[in-house]
Amino acid sequence: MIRSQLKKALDDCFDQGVAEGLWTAAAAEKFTVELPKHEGQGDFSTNFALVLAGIEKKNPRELAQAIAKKLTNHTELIDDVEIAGPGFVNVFINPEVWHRLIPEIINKGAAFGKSDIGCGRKVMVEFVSANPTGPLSIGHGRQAILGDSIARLLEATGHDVYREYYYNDAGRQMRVLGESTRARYLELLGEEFTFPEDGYQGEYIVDISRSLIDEKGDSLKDHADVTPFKEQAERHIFKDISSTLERMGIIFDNFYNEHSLYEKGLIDDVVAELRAKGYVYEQDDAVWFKTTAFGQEQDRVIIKSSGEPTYRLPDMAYHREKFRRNFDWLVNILGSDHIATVPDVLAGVKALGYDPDKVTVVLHQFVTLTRDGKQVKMSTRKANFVTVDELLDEVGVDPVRFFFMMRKADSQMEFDLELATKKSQDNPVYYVQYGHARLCAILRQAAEKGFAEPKFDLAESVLLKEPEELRLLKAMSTFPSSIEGSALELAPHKFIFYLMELAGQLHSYYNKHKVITDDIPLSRARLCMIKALQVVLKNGLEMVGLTAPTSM
RNA sequence: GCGCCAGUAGCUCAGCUGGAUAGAGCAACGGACUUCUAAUCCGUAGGUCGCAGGUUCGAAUCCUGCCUGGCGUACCA
Repeated sequence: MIRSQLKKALDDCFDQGVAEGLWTAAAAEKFTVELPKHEGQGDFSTNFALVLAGIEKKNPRELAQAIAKKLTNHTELIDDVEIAGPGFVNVFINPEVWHRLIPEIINKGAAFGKSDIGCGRKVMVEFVSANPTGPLSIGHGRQAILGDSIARLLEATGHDVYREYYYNDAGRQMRVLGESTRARYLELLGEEFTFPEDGYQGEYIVDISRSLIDEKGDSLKDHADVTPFKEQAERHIFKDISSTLERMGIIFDNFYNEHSLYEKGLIDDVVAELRAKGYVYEQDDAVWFKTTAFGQEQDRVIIKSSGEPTYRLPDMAYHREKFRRNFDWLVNILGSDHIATVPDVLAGVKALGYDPDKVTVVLHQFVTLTRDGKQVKMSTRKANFVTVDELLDEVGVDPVRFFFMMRKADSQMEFDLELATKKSQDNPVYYVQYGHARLCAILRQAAEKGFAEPKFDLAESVLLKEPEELRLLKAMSTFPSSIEGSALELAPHKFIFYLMELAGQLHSYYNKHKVITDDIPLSRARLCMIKALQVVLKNGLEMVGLTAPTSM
């Protein structure tokens, strides 16, 4: 927010320069205000002169002189301006500007950091969407946390967020699941059985079969239809998945069953509509969708010669329903193995008359699991995977959330089981949480020593002049824009890095300066800042679904 | 073959809509608890930013080519 004040001041100076004929308006909106990387380069820096020099063919240092002179007039905001390097203009902010942040943060409390830039836009975040064939694996865990934290960041920035889980309980996979369950059922009863060749081998199937025996005895042993086995498995697995999600603090607004699209005739509708628009044709007994009309290399089958639709068709119908349900923005979180579906669905959306630009796909790469330094191959079928539940048991909810959030979605990540389990103390989540706990300890201590509730006093706050203090205040000032940036880019890891940076500055400060001392006015001023910082850390942690412990 | 993602310190990763001297954590080494919580801090060491060209005042970042890994490239989902 201070940055945008500065940008405004800079724009004013730019306009003045245009009016005075120092330069033309050609460079408007091309220059930026940045945070310098190194100490001593000001609180902010602008490339104004460098950008202008390129366009106006003038000497950058001279342009920098001119703009610097104008900027120094803004004394309420700016303390000092200097020119450096090839023509950077470094701006030193009036410390009072930082000090005034403190009451603002304290007064806003839990609302500090929230914004309404989303303008109440209705956004659906679709994620997890795992079919109920087994417990959630680590890969699903990544997606669950990624989707949920994106949803939370969007909520914090004024979006009207709806979390949806899309699943398919029909199809081949589920049939195999039912057959696997039946095989185990017969095995448990001591009957003859044949396990499906590509069946699900996890131990959970045995548990499900056992529950079926508890409920129905051996009455199903001659049952030809696989349905009761499939339904029992689905019920159990969904119960499992739901409780895993709940443990992680993830609550969906809706579970959308693919099958309902068939029941409502929406699949046929889509085919009819595409056919009417001339995007569909028959060949080799199959029905094809002309994806080449939307820039793709080849057309795609939407109904197989067997009469069964391919995954593309219900996906298109589902997305049409999303649009019909009046969402303004559709965010889909997908694993990279689903990348091929994206262009097809977007082509379908376009063909059906909706705007594909309203769909944003966040692809995340795989999680590779290592144990004893060796990679573990994961497969639901083979059941040699680690489930999210197991992970939660070992390391706890906060570290699991944090760990998945701190990696950007589109790079493969390595999940070192040894590190996550044995050395959970080293998990950076504690670094941030410990910071919050420390702040709470200071505030408790202050109360015990008779300090009143921190109350801001501008006259006292000028005592906050240590570089570490100004740096902390500066970091706090970027909290709202960090959330906004992270939310709009759908990149939770950026916000996590902000939190770690902020916590790091706090820990340094803590070790160097004592808050509560015999100097009462200074202590009061510092306590105000500590209170503000505690608000920021608490808001930050809770905004992405982490707890903010008051002691550790 | 084609498409997408990635290749940055010993390891795990940030930085990538061009900016000044490329960062953090872990591991290594050396320090700091009579002190508001040492789950912390301070310091040292560690780099041809995969390779080669190009674009320009300026490239880890943009463009081209190549190399390596992952995922796709189904009438599987």
